[in-house]
Amino acid sequence: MSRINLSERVTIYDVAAAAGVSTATASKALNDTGRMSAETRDRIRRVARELGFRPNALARSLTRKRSFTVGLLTDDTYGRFTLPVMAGISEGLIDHGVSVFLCAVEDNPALAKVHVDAMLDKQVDGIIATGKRIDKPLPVDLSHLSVPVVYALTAAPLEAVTFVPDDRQGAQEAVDHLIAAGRTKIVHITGPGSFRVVQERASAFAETMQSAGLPVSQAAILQGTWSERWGHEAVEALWSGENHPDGIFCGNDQIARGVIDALRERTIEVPTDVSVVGFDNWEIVAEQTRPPLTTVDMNLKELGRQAGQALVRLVNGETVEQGLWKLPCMLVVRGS
Amino acid sequence: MSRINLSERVTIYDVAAAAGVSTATASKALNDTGRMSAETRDRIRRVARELGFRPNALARSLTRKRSFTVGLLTDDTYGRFTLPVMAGISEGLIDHGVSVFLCAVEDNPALAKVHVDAMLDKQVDGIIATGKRIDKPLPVDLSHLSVPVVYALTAAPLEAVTFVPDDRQGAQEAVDHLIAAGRTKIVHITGPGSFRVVQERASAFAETMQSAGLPVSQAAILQGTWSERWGHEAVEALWSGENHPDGIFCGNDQIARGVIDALRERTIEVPTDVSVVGFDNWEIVAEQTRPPLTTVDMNLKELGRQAGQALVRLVNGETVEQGLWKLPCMLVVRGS
DNA sequence: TTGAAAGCGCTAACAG
DNA sequence: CTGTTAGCGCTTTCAA
Repeated sequence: MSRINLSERVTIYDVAAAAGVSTATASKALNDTGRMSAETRDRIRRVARELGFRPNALARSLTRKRSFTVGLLTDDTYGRFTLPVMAGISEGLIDHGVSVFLCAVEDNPALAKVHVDAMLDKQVDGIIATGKRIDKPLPVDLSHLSVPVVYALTAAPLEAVTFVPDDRQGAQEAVDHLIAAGRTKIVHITGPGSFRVVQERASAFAETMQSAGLPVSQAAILQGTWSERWGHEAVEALWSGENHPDGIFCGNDQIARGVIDALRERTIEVPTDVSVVGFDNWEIVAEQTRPPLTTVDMNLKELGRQAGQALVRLVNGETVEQGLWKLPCMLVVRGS
Repeated sequence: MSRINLSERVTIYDVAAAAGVSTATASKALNDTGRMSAETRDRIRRVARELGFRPNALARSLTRKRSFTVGLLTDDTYGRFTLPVMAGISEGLIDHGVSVFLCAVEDNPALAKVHVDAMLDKQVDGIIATGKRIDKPLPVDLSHLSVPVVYALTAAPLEAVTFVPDDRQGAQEAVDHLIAAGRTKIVHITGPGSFRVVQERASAFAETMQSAGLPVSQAAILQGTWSERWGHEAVEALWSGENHPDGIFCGNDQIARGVIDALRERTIEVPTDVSVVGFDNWEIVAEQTRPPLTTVDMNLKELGRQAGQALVRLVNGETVEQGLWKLPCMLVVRGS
């Protein structure tokens, strides 16, 4: 059967006709399925290449019932955490030929629902939920969808597959670094206690100190806000008393920035008198402190990549162990 | 004709059968096309709703030759500019029912090509290119594609449709603000001259000064790097000579941060002795300076939204005026 | 006002 | 080894 193709786009019919075979054969040749003589296969492929044939993914998805497309939901439009995660997801998935629908939902449940419905209508093979806090869920329930869901850097149901940075391990590396530098009077200046990461990092701090046989007094953990200002205030408080610390582990880089500035204002030398370690490796902050900040990197891009790959496995029907996957952080040593 | 649907998904056949009409009628009823009795239309719609019918967008796209999907290409995986632009695009397009494919391409031409091909295979209706610098193109040529392309915050061919912030206007607002505050000895501390935004902001600075009848000496424009350090250095240089400025317009917020810190270290009061204005409204910087920074916001989200809407218009066959669309910036007045 | 039928471009049984 | 055929789920003439 012949059929006339008026559109500029070359279809598998064109290839089949030009190669003198049926579309079925052409399809098999191009997908490396079925069996046929190597000669035929090669010829069809050559013809396809010459014609510049590109299969219409829509048509293919329709029959295969697989769109090679996933949805990415995020509630974070300004934060610095999401972009690396998204980039990692995108990078990790393109290798599998899967594309990513980006959906920014803010904290708007209605908008989130619209996006999820749109994704489902477009037959995404799965969904990745990502956000800015590991203890706050997205404003939409994804737990009873017809497609698999993977969570990254956002709160998730217990039985879900979730990827987060290993805050404990990161904090431990930071403290170990301080200890290895000969520091013994170490304090932890961190953010609001309502954040789970604050609790995790703080308890890892305490445990690491204890297992190194170092004292950790009640006053060694100072909770405040995620701000430079709080770094300043904390230093002021610490140095207004006796017994100044010689090592400070900060809950994030902004606090560390405030701490370092405050120390300099007091002409306390970093790292000679006091060593400082941050958390996040937010380069814009960490590289601008004087001296540059030693800090913990959460490997967010890698986290995104793994989330993407886990989703692909789920979509392929492979099993992925449920629960919280804690991915290792990495200490980045600079001058502080 | 009847047909059995074993999949969980309800199709238009199910709706048609349940409503006792043909699929053609069902389709028309649901898409508000064709003519039929209001009663029939309502009944079909009600049945569809009861059954939870959601049309398969893939199948629809195949016949309509329109996927309601666009590709978003970016070379910026860490910067702060891209995320708001992307969020704006996503937000502006979901209203039209169009979804966005996110593609992070770094500076990798091969990767970029892979992504563009994948998007085309998936029959995107159009492509938006975005990046971190208005004077650097993405590592892939998009000028001869079969679908329309819109550029936002990245370098583009002359005849393209491109959206960028109006740097001149933004700079002018900043300088006008300084002048309105009674400042007369104003300098501009900015980034590397190789950036087009540096040139634009600098020339707008000079022009605004001149039209206000204020002197702008050769030494009034100081180019350096986009860093706090440079802000410090510039202040040092300025205050090592005579004739200190009473107003400083900085090329970005980081420089402004350095400037403000340096001024405080010299016990020069901001804004009493010197007013400072930044550029970018990067909240994490602008809200942390002491006092908080008055700065120029580029309205990036709105820029993204407009880019998305322009693309939709192009896809719909409407015309969009070619060339550079400069979108207004907005001065955010804080304490500096 | 409604429906039958022909596709959109591709894949996958099943025959030959 | 290759081709015929029947869909995937939806839209859209065209005829009734």
